[in-house]
Amino acid sequence: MHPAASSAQGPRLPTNYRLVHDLMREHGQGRHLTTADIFVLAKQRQPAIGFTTVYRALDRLSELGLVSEVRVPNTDTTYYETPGEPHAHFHCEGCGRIDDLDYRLSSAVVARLARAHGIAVSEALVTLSGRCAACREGAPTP
Amino acid sequence: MHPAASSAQGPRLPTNYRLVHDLMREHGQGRHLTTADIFVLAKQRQPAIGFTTVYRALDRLSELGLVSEVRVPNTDTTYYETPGEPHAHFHCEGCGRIDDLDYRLSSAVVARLARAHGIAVSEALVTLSGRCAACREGAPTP
DNA sequence: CGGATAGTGAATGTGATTTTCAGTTTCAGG
DNA sequence: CCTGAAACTGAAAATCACATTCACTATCCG
Repeated sequence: MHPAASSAQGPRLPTNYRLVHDLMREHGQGRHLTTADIFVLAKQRQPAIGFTTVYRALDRLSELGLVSEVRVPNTDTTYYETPGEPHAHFHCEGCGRIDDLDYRLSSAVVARLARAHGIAVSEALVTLSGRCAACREGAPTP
Repeated sequence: MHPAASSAQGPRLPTNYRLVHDLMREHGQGRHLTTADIFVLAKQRQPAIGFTTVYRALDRLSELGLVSEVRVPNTDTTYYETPGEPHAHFHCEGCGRIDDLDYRLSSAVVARLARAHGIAVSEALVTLSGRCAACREGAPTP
């Protein structure tokens, strides 16, 4: 077995990057984590690790497709999730949580738009905003 | 004629806010302007105006629905456009330009998702990324 | 072994907002 | 005309999350 095959089959990754990857696999399943969240988790296992390293690890893992970045309009935060089927996101304006929605733009629609506007599309992003079930009656936006 | 009816029918707006509104109506038709862009334009007509005032004007105008904010994933910039039919946006990764696309999520789809997840949806956002016609062959991303 | 390359953490820089502060203006009443 | 309250202003400072720099250290390959 190859030396760096602990968490996946990828090329050998620095130990710290591997740690971040493992954390994402453990905590990032249905959840969406911020860089700060992940840094806190990493610090618990590897107190010497610096924010910069976590930041760079996420950068690398994104390039390798081992984690996905999630940008939500109206927030200046980048979230990370484990990659999976393409899907839309929901952002609750009440509590700020991000949820996955089972929807994706049909490739036919994307193809039509690409053709009509002469563009090459590399990514299609769908985000709904509103209030989650809990926030609909519970706490109104302050 | 009423005192503050220069650009629209809205409630009387401070003169500076009205200026920003006028500028948006003049330059924000097909275009997407940043706060900085608008500040420059405003400064040309009203050299004494401060960035803060333009910022607050856009804030107010957004609340009133007289301009629309456009948040594009992977940029930390907020763009503004004149409100109109709901549409999707395209962000060119080469030159950074933002274009309008004639597409919107069908209300049936939104309703289905809202029902399925128990959420109240206030906004649905579609953004495609890729390269515009010019950037497809011209200048590759540096 | 020995230089080249990659990986680190702390500290610093960045860029776009967002807030604070100390006046100014505007305005509905007197 | 006066006035005090509420709304506006602009400059400057505070945020905030993301990026980059710097000075090392750990690894790797030949």
